[in-house]
Amino acid sequence: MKRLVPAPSATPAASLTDRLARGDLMAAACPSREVLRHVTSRWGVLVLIALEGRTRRFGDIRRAIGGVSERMLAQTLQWLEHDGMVDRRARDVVPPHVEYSLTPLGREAAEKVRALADWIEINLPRIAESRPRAGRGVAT
Amino acid sequence: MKRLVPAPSATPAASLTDRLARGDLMAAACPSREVLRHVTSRWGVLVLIALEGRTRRFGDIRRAIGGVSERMLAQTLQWLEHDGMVDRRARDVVPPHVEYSLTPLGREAAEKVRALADWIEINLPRIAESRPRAGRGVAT
DNA sequence: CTTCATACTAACAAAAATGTACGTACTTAC
DNA sequence: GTAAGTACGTACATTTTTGTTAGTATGAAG
Repeated sequence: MKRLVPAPSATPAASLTDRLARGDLMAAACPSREVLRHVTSRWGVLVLIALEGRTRRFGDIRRAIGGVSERMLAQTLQWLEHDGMVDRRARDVVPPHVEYSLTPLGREAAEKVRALADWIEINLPRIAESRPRAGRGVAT
Repeated sequence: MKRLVPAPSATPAASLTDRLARGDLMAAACPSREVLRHVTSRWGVLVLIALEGRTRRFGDIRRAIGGVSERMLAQTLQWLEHDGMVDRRARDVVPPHVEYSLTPLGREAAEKVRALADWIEINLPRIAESRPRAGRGVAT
C-alpha cells in the first residue's frame, strides 16, 4: 500500500478535464506536449523561422537550413501542417512544385520560437563562458 | 545557365567564423544548436518553467512535472547546469539535500520558453481545431 | 534491526528521432 | 538516349532520447 500518486486528495475528474481543455504542460497526458514537441523539434524551430514572412519551396527551405535531410524536412513540415502551423500548396505540375507558408497560427508560433532562437544566438558567448572549461580554471 | 546554388558569390571564409561566433542556427555546425536542444528538450522546457521564480529541490521538481523519470530529470538538470542556466546547490547532509534555481541566464531563457509554452497552452483549442478530423467534416 | 526517504548513478531495454540510399514520374537540357 | 532536377515515400541503419530497475550512503522512524 505505498502511494504512487503525489496527492490524490480532492481531485475531481471534472477539473482534470478542464485543465486538459485549456492545456496544462505539467500534466503528463496533456496533448499540448505533442504540439510542443513538434514546434521545438530539432528542425521544427528552424522551419518556422525559415518560413517567417515568406513562402518557400521545399528545396528552398532545405538549402536554407543547414544539415536537414529531405526525409526529416518532409516529416517536420507534415507535423507542422498537421498542427495547423504550415500551409502546403502543391501545383500539379510535372516536376513537383510545392509551396509552404505559415498560417496565422504558425506566424504566432514562429514569433515565440524566433524570440527564443534569437536570444540563444545573441547570448551564445555568455552561455559558452559559463560552461566549465576543460583543464582551464576561471579567469581572474 | 543553371544555377544550382542560390548565391555563391562573395562568401569569404572569415565571415563564417564571425557568424559562428555570434551564433547562427541555420549553420549546421553552430554550437547554439546544442543549447537549443537542451532548452527545448522534452523536459528542459518544463524544468525551466518549474524553476521560474523559485528554488526547488530535486524531488519537488519531479513531483511538479508529470511524467519525468528521475534519470531524465537529473540529466536535464545537468544539461541546463552545464549551459549556465541552472544553479545547483548541494548541502552535504546525510539524506541528500540539493536545491536548484535559475541563474540570470536561465531566467532570461525561461522567459522566452514560457512565452512559447503559454501560447501553446492557451491556443491548444485552436490548434486542435485545425487538425484534420478523422471521418468528421468541419463544423459550421 | 528493518524500513524509509533523498538525490542521484549505472546498466540495460525500448522507443523515438534522425540519417542514408534508392525509387518515382515526368520534363528540360544535352 | 542519358543525365539532371523536383518533392517526396519507403526501407533500413544508426544515433539519441527516454524509461525501468536496481543500488548507494546515512540518519530518522518504527
